[in-house]
Amino acid sequence: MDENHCHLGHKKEIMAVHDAMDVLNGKWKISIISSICYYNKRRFSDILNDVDGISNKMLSKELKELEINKLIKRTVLDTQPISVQYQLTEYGMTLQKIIDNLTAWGLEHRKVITGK
Amino acid sequence: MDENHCHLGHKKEIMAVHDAMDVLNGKWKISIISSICYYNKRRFSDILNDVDGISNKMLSKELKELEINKLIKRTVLDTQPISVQYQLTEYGMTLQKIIDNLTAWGLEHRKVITGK
DNA sequence: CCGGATCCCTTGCGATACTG
DNA sequence: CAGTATCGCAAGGGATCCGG
Repeated sequence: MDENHCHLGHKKEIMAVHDAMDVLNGKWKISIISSICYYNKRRFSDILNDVDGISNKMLSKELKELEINKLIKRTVLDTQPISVQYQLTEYGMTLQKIIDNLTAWGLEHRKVITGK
Repeated sequence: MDENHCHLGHKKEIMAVHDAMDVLNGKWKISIISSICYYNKRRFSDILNDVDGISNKMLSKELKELEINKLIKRTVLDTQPISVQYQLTEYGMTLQKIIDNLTAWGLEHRKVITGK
């Protein structure tokens, strides 16, 4: 793209990044998505275990927000007692590349902050 | 990798994602990085303009945190009056792929929420 | 121009306890 | 098991003013 045509600079891109982060805000949201993403299907208590330090209140709240944003799908299983299964929607799966990159970066970053 | 060897499941990866987000937390941090990233070099007032809605207080605060984490470098220019230039460190540049993915996703997401 | 300091309201979110 | 309800502190963050 020709820079001379860029009247607004990169404002559009910067706003796009902000839009993305709006959906992924909250202390735990990305970790939750990762958990569901890595396991494909995941139950409430499983995620509670996957994500270190999260409380059931926060998990419930952020799951609900993710569902509203159509990133995950909630299914009540007819077991005894009931269990609830979460999985990514097709739309949610478009986040996979971001998750992968964040994982890779996070692994490297841990080396940097501990290894030095 | 063989799943049978995965005693801890994907906990390591999920923690890595969380680590990454720890550095990038805050309402504005990723937008700030994007601004600096897209322009290569960027001054305080420029970023203030790029990132819609941010206050100078928040910008100052989050820039400082990013500098502490070695993601950006601060340079005072000897102009009159002084100006301050920010740029990504080499380490900060390793975030570029993530920024690009977030931008792409955000642009698509905006279509989804407005276009439907 | 680049911030720091102050004031003050709002939100996040942890702890705990309780329900179907 | 999968949540909800309530409390309460701490942090987030906007507005405004000030100083180098």
